[in-house]
Amino acid sequence: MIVAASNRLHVNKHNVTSIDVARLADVSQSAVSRTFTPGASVSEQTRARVMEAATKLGYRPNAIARTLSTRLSRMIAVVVSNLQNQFYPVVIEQLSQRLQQDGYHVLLFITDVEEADELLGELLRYQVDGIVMASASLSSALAQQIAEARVPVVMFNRVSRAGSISTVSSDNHGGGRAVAHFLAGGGHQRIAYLAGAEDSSTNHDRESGLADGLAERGLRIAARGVGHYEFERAAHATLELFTQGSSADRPDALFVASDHMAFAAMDTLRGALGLRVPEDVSVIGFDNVQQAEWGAYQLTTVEQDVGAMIESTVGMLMRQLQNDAVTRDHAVIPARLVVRSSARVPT
Amino acid sequence: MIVAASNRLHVNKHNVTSIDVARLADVSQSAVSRTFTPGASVSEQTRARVMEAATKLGYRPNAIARTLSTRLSRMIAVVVSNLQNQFYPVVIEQLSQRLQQDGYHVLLFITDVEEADELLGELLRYQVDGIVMASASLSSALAQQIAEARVPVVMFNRVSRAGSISTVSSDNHGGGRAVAHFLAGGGHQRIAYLAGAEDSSTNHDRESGLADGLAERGLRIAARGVGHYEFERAAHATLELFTQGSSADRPDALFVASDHMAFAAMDTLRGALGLRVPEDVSVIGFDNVQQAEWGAYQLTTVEQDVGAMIESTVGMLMRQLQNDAVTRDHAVIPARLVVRSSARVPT
DNA sequence: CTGAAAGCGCTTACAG
DNA sequence: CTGAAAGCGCTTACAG
Repeated sequence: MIVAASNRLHVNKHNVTSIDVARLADVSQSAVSRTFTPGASVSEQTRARVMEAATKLGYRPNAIARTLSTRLSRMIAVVVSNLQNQFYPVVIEQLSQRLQQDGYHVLLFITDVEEADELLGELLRYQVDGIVMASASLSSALAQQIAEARVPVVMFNRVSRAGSISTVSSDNHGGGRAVAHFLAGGGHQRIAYLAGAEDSSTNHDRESGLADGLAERGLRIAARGVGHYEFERAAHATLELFTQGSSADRPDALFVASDHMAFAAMDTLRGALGLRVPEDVSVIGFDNVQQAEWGAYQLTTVEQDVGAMIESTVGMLMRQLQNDAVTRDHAVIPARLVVRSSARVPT
Repeated sequence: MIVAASNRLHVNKHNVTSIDVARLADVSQSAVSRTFTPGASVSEQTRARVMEAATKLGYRPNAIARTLSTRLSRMIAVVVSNLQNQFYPVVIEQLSQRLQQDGYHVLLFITDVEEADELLGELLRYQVDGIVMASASLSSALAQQIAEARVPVVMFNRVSRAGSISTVSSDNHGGGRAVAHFLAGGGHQRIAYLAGAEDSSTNHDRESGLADGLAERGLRIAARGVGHYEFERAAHATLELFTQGSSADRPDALFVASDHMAFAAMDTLRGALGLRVPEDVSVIGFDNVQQAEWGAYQLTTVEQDVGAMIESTVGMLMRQLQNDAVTRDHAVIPARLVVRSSARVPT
């Protein structure tokens, strides 16, 4: 008894428990628990007494203890890899706020592709109620593990090869196709593509959309570079694309797989290469991040509807949570071209 | 008993516990716990048997249960308000990775100033081991609550008025002063200041640094606008600053309290106002976010050393965690001027 | 080194 | 509506 007391004093982390409240309010501990459980049956009288005691003591229900007994943590793991790309901060911001609205909390994991596997184990130890993967594609081994653990997952802005997991993405193919028609309509002849990560579904779909759209106009992708969705590598790839071959071969338009890379491309075009945008070369990006509207870029780009994507993601998660079942939905959100002045406009 | 079993089947969330492992390995549950507790005493033999059983069953220790008995969650709450400002994504990214290295996890809260109070209660329920506040300044009421809860806090990039809480910030005053000397040295006569949020310590210190530096050169702040650290409001304030009064009164230099706002200012200067930077007006920002290096801006700015700030923050947190005590340190990280081409360079 | 047992702070049938 | 009690899955003195 004495040991316990001194121990308690030592640890001393605001140790007001439901038992303390119960004692002060002169009710059972169950009664305290019930007044803090929405929908539980307590009389107005005891609720009032409990609340009074609780505020007097500064009682704060321990969410960890609740999690242990209910098996519901009300935490969602959000896994992201690339905050350098301006698209993701807004995703995180909006997703967090949306989840907070519903009384969920975000356990954030920053990772690159390699670490994803070990991370997942770590994340499952925390009994998260669900997972949003906005980083790498899951390996099938990982997808398997998650399925066994029976925790709802949705992949954000990527489609899994495994196919066994819910996904939310924009209509990347449609977006690429719209770009093709816009550029073809603008009279461009030599249209180049600056790719993101080769193994990503977004890159694949945007490129095939472009290719398909151009084919419909009797054109094809004239040249191709790879920027891996990174700024520096995009700048480098742009330089290569526009210096190889004779100047007659030079592309007159460049579709870049992300805005983030498009800014690098424009800088390189205008700086190192001394070209004008869009007079000498048209540039089109993908995402429509806030910087696309900045005066110095005025980037024509395909907009991803982040709000709709998040709504869809959270909806899927909540449905799985409620049904206590893991399902496989695939949402494809329409993407539209936002026309600014970095690409020649069809007349 | 039957009820319990069917219940277990129903919930069914990868329910392998240390007891299951113990049974299979034919040891006590304590032995299982010990083999997963670094530093606990287990013989090599039993450890091996436990590990074999554990991998066979896919056992994953429940971190929530551990938290309940140790009172240590290994979760750190990170509170941020403004991810639109490009400075914060990199802070979150680096902070998360640094914390993950040390085996901590990030519980992310996005909030604006108003919600901060209710949020805090929520956050303390989750038994976080520490808090990094990178959003609003804490109200003194809040600071009080946290102190009572005995959870280590550090304010990141802001100094609390209360003074009772650890803080990490750049040398904002020194940065402002360096800007003053640089602009004075460049022969500017009418130096204006575009403020961030009026009640923030960063804004206050940057402005007083500018004022003090100018005073040392026999100058003073010639004009002043307020952008509240927001893009649109900064654009608007810039427009006002440069259209009021006669054109002879027009500022020839503008120090902006953050890069984020500086981009808006440059866009407005060059777009709506048709002025050249730096020929007609020099612009200097604060933060040195990645966009400051973009070709179209080439922003001269005061760099915040994010790496050092984070190292300091995590160090403070860990020290408090180890000493089981809440202390009050104040770290001020040196800030240096990064010279690019948005401001006339002293000769 | 090892096991039995108490305890962390809740929730929730169960019986009244 | 209410209370006593079992249980969630761990950690950790304690005694051997």
